[in-house]
Amino acid sequence: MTSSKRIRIDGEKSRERVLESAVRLAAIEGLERLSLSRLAAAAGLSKSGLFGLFGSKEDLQFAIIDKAREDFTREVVMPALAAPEGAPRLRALCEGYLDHIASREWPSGCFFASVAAEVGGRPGPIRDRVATDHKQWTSLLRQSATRAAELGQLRSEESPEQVAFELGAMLTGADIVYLLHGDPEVLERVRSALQARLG
Amino acid sequence: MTSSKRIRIDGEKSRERVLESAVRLAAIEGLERLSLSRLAAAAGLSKSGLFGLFGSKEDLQFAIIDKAREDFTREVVMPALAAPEGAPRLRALCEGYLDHIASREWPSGCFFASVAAEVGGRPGPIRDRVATDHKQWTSLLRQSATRAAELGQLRSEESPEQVAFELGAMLTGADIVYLLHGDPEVLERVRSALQARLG
DNA sequence: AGGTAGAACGCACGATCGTGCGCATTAAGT
DNA sequence: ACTTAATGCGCACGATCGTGCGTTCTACCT
Repeated sequence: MTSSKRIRIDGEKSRERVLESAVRLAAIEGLERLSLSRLAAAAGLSKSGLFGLFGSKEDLQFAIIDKAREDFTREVVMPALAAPEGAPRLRALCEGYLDHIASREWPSGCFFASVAAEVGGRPGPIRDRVATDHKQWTSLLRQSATRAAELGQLRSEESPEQVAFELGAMLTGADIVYLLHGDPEVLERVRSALQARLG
Repeated sequence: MTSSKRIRIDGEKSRERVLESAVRLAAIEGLERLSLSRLAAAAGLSKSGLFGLFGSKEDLQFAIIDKAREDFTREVVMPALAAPEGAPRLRALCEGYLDHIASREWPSGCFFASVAAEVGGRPGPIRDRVATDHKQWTSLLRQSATRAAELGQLRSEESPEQVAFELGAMLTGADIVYLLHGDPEVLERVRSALQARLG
């Protein structure tokens, strides 16, 4: 029932190549400001070819979000899941996010922070998708914090939910501030906050 | 030397009326996505009339930022400056920001958080202006936290700079999360964070 | 009171936007 | 091998973008 569309490997290759440029471009320009012409030029194919590859701009935007989620999972979440659960994992998640922000491979910060600010005020399917993905990220932080509390690894007197919220909000805020000023002090500030809570 | 342009009060009235719609619209659509036609329609004048009133779109954007700064100063900063310096003022700044976020008058969150995320990745005069305004806000938080520390009002063991950073980043992060999910729990979480630091 | 210039308009321009159509090519299913 | 449909292209469409021009009106200055 999953839409009986025949898929060709060359098309899949092209889609992948487009999405690699698209996630980076969308983090800078925004999901809606990103135009098919510019993206097509960046990916090295024609505008109509790109359009036909995704069907509509909204479908392209969904694909971009999915790809960004893949990247984020690979670069931040998966490495952290290799760490022991509890405090080490929570720390690894935050450190991974900070590295992700500061990485020269991603010169425009966290895709989801940018896009969340962009579409947060405009209800619709795109915002819902972004909200769902963001919820899973905060849920991951909360689970790790809760486990850390169970293991007695939380230095803070606050509840694990509170710790998870503070760290998550701080990471998002730090991403935007770092994007705006490029001051690496904000990364160190978040690390200090981590240290104070996890030792 | 301040550009000897004769100013007429009816024009000033119109500019004010335009900017009132513009700040709200720009917080939703973004500074660049906001189009002259839509803004003109919202403010009740013609597109060319609006254009001539500001000279160019970039000048309009600067005017919007200035107006947003005025609003923020009036609604958040000024009331907090009425509070005694130190911890009460720092608390008032944060509470004022939270009220500002949740206010139904501003259904799309903090203007500067949205715009910072929008233009943070794109160097230029607009980003510089936003960065300058944001620096003053964080500076205000830091000064209040430092004064609170001098008065022995800081419950936290962290440095006042660290407290100011954490609160500022948390406020920005909370704005985006609240915008994305509309969950008032995030406001309470920030208030808990405040309580833990200021008692 | 008269002259100057800003305010506000309608209109039109070039550019760019997302989208649709038709056609050639070619990878994949029978 | 033959058929089918996805790929990828060029082109053109209607819409919308920011901007400029010309004009009328009127608030302001001397």
